[in-house]
Amino acid sequence: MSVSGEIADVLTIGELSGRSGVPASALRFYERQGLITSHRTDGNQRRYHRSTLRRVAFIRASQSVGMPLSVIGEVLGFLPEGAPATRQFWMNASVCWSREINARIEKMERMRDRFTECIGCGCLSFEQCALVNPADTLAEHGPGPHRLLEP
Amino acid sequence: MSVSGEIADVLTIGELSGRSGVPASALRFYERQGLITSHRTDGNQRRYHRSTLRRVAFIRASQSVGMPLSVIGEVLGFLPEGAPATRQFWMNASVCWSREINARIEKMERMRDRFTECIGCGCLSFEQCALVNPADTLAEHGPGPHRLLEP
DNA sequence: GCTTGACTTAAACCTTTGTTTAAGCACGAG
DNA sequence: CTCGTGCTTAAACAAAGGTTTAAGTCAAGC
Repeated sequence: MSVSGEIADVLTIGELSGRSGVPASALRFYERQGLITSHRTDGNQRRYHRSTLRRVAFIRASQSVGMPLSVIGEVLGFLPEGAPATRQFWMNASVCWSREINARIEKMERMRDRFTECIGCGCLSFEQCALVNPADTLAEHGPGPHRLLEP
Repeated sequence: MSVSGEIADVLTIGELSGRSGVPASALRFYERQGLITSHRTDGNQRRYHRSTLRRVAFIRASQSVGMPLSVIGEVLGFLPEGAPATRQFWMNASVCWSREINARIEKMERMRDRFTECIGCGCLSFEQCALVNPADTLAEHGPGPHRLLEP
């Protein structure tokens, strides 16, 4: 293990965990899922490149805005294996995530309004309303609003 | 089974499923979770009161705006067992859900902005940013913004 | 009264995102 | 070289929200 305080450019899983704040068990899990990579020492221990720290931060930040790991993995798949990401890559990712988030916010706003409307209108008719578009849930990650946007 | 087209005020699970669009397996699951109730025939089959249709619609509508079943169950717990809900009940529920949804929308907006900012500022510093408030995820259902709202 | 379709149950299984556990090597300080 | 801490694996467990399956029962039309 490196001397305390030293900045290594190769990290053990413990160091990566300590610096990222992500449990080692989660890091191994991410690796099994192909979200991060490592090489091994002669003794079969993982060693991470320093750039993995940024990847892990990206993963956690993305999760915090609700992205599933599968989607995060797809985006990270555009990164070359060993190379550090370009600024352009992060910009693209940011724009991509913003669009996703905005879509989900709009969907929630529509839901909230429809919900309020159906209950407030006096007919209490949300049996119908709620079932107009049963597939339109937050779990769905389609490209757009489908039927819900139509008048 | 009742004659096709007839409107029964007691429903079999198949009828409830057909009219609500919710699979019978899910209805049994909701019943195990205490979200809906039924009485039984001599032959041990479920019979649902017609008002259950509205409860089920409420459950699905609430799920579609991201409410977990546990929270839906708490709200439905305020309904008396056999009685149909009052208009006031649905109004209260609607207001309650709106507040929840608004809180989640605000959280997502903050996340989106922070994400964009951290990547756009040139320092690519979101290792730090993402970890300022690790507990602040979408999964969290706490009352407020905690550290994130502070300047 | 028989057949068929709807219903019953418990238990296993599924996805996602990990954590925990057990048993066993690796590595570095002294 | 030994000691203790850190690392390795597979496999089991967790929670949410159900679905599927197997084996059996009920209800209703002819």
